[in-house]
Amino acid sequence: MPRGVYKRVYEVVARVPYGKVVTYGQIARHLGLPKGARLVGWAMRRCPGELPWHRVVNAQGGLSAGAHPGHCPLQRALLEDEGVSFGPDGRVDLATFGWDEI
DNA sequence: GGGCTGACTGACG
DNA sequence: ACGTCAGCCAGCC
Repeated sequence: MPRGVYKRVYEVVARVPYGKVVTYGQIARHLGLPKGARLVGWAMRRCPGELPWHRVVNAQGGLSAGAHPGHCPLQRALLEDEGVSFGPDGRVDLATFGWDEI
């Protein structure tokens, strides 16, 4: 079994298909940590760089990565470029773009 | 080596 | 609908 949970987080994020998004809690639950959504956030914060981090959003479909300066507009731009549309409230429709085959 | 922090979430009042 | 609390793991003082 892999060492840290973060290793699996990166692996899952790397598997997210083009034009789809996943939530932190979704990943956490996939790892067997229903309450470990924060761990995913911790792992993403380190942002290796080669991961499609922009495809990771919060449970509401909002952009949590926007908390870090310079990422909010970028993440939205990257997602829209992949065909992911945002609602009037600035949120992604998880029912449509959510990756449920995790 | 011990304690704090963090890109989150769901439950409760 | 809104504020607060607890829970997870690893890295960094």
